[in-house]
Amino acid sequence: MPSSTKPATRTEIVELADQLIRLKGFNAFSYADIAGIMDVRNAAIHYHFPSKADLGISVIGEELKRVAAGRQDWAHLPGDEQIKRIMQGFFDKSRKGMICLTGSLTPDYETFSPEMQHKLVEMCEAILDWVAYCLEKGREERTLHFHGRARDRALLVLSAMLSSLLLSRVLGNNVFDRMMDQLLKDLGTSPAKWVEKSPDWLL
Amino acid sequence: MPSSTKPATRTEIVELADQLIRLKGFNAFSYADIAGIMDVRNAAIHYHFPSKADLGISVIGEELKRVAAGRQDWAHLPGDEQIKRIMQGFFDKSRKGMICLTGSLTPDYETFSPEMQHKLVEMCEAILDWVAYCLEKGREERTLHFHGRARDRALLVLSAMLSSLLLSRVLGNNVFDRMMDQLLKDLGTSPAKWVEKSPDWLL
DNA sequence: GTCTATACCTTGATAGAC
DNA sequence: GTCTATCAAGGTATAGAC
Repeated sequence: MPSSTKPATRTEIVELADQLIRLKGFNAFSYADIAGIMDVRNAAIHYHFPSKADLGISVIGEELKRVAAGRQDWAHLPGDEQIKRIMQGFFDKSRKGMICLTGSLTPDYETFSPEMQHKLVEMCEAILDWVAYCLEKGREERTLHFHGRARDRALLVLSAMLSSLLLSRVLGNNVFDRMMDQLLKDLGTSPAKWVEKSPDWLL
Repeated sequence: MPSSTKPATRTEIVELADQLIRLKGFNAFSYADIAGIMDVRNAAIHYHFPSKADLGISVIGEELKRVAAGRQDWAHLPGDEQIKRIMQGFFDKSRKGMICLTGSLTPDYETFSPEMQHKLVEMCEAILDWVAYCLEKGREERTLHFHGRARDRALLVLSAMLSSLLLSRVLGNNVFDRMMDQLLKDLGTSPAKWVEKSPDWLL
């Protein structure tokens, strides 16, 4: 199956929804936005995703898959390196004026259906689990240094990554670099160099 | 003018809009929500705020006033104490299931009118200015300890406060306490004790 | 699987009487 | 300053033909 194959409609819808959520937020995009880009009718989208919540849940589901894949593929890497690669993914998003799903969806939490709320909880916990795992791994490898439980530290790291995207869009791109520099220094590791064109990384 | 005086309609509208933004987000609340609570008609709200952007700008304007007032009223306090009082305001919000305006509005930035975008930038910068000022003051007073520029550190502090509200709602209230404990420890100061019923503090 | 067509609701907003 | 009445636009969603 060549990688140039046009993705199945269903897949394309989810990808577009993901982008729109990261640009405008879940409550601000519509089926018409997606239909317009794909040049199909409104109803075609509803065939694949009867309700908007179904679509939202699928978008989150894909993110969960990416997290699982990232954990597997990078399992051999040191903890600090994994953290930096996760950050690189955030860098990519920041240059596209996009924010992460956590930063986009958690503010709207109260407006979601119970099923979607539950899926969002799942996603946040999966990401935190991974970050905590990387931090603990790095601490054992003596390349990362911090006090307290890795799980609590993961909250601060995720928080900084998430906010760096929110604030970059409003205050300018250098916010991302300044925040990540500070964050890595806090963790006692060397600053990272962000690459402009990276193969569209995680999260 | 007794404090029991019913606030002017205009003021009440802005207060309700503020609450709704913190609960559901700017794009998810409607004039009808406010009209319903106040038991007036839709058009009455439009009389005071012709467009929704006008209302949003007023809500942000009030936040700017609160920041200015906070800086003035607490100017005599040590930097670390000011930081803790700002955090107490966030604690209050967290117990009401609310998030801060920065956390609610920045994700929807791209959907706002240019005027509202500009006002939001103004707000973020005012808050960052204040936090940076407190941090620098605390460093000079030798009660706060951190490396790097106060302005960059302020980004991390605001980021943690903002995210603690986003994540508390999704993952449970103890997230707030765990994050603030870590954050204060990072700044080399003693943990704070949050008071359940505080006189509805800032931000 | 996609289309046409449409139902139904909510939204932000306006005009004009009181 | 608030009301009634109304509007156009856009939202989610469904039915049924192809």
